[in-house]
Amino acid sequence: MKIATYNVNSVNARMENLTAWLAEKRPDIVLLQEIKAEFNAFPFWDLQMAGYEAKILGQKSYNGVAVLSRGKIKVVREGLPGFADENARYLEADVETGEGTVRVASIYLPNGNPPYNAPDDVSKFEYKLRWMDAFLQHAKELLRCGGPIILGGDFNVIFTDADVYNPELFRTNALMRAEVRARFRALLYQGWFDAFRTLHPHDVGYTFWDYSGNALNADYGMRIDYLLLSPQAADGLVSCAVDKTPRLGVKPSDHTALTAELRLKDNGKKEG
DNA sequence: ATGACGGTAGCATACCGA
Repeated sequence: MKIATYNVNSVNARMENLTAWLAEKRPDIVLLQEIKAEFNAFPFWDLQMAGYEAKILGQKSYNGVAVLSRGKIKVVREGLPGFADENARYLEADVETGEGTVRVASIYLPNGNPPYNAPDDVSKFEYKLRWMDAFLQHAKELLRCGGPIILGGDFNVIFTDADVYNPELFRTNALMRAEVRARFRALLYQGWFDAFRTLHPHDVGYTFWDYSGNALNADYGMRIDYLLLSPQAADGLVSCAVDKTPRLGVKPSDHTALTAELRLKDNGKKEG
């Protein structure tokens, strides 16, 4: 089965881009971020016509996450447990695939940088760290359940200097700060596998290029979108690649899709 | 890259993003 994560930067502004990509690549499961739409404004019908059921945690103007699937979706959790969040950033669900049920979460982690007009305001950075702490706590609980789990989304983390075109420009940026990297590292130490990095230790793997200037042409990008796999999901990992076609397509998002292919083993059945 | 660029709300311009 094929799963992808894609920060669409407004689902309604991206429908032509998104449906063209879905028709071409036909992923089984898609995790969307920054849908920027509440329930009544979400294009459920058009996605149904494209072959996908959708469950969303919507929000007007900002944030908002969704799970799309060709099979049935059962929402497990809206928002992180024990964390009062005014923003729609976390949606967890069980999804039926031809290879059994898989637990997924669509994640839009806070950016954490101060607003341009208040460069000394640390409240957004503190919110990011608190969000990550709550996420780490929940991720640990998820691993205790066992089974194939995929945490995917826009993590707003540049984990290593190799994950950005010029690390010196972002040394103090909230995407790269030591506190953020330490928390992401702690997540991996829990036992999650960074699908792209596991299979491609030395490849670039950017998933975001700024809209402005020649960022895309010059390949001034960053790797901030991830698919994290539980051990049982990682056991079935076949491939993982950045799919640049949405970023090169009509009216693109500033992010592109990250796709992984997994062969999930159904524990109840014999292999063969 | 103390910019430019796109999206949303809502109708001019402010806020947000990475």
